[in-house]
Amino acid sequence: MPVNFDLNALYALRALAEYGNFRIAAESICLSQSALSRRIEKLETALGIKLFDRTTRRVTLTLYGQTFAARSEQLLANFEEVMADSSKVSQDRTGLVTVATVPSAAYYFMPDVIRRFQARYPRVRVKIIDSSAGNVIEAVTSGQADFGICFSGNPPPGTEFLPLVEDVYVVACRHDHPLASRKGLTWQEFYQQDYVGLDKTAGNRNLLDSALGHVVPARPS
DNA sequence: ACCACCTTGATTAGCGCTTT
DNA sequence: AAAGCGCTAATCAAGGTGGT
Repeated sequence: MPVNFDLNALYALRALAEYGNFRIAAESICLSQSALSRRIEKLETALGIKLFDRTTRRVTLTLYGQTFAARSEQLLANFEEVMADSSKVSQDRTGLVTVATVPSAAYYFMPDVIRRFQARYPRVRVKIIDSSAGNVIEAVTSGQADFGICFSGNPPPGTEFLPLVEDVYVVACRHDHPLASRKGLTWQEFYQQDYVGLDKTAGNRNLLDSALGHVVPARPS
């Protein structure tokens, strides 16, 4: 059976029953006296019963009003208990966060990130999936991971890339190598050298091929 | 007569829904 | 997205009633 009143009406009822005076009761729930009068009137109309006997001197609960006030008091108490529990749950977050990440990020960034996260949310567990860039994206799209950390690239449909950090590439060589004394290097110069690359499934390899693709054809695997 | 209190009419503001 | 519309609830101001 639908009822055309809300919790505000019950709070109004509670206040008026407690104070027995429209002006004081209205003040206690931050309403004008006339607004409270209308609110009580609306509640009585919705219920189809008279809750209060009014004179210009006194406001008292009717017999029906006493019964209804007692029941609505139970309802409000239950509601307030539920709200208090909800508030407690929201402050006491628990659960599991799964992060798929490439090995370099897992090694360099994640330990500190996890340490700070655990300090803030001690009841939340963090699961790390340490894998190649391709597998990171696969873990995210399949729902295995909540989010992933990998190299930027062409995001597959249904995923979104947000930049976290910018990193630089460096060339690692022996002291006696001709490039050892150089401060910088172009992709063209780099391509003239023999170098050890990574497997094709590695995200770094894709980035490298993409960069070199702008100056020269990609090397065969 | 005066005061305190509740009710009522007029007006305004906020919100949600529908239409353009 | 913006405009129009209806509903709801608020305030203000005035009126009615009863006690002192």
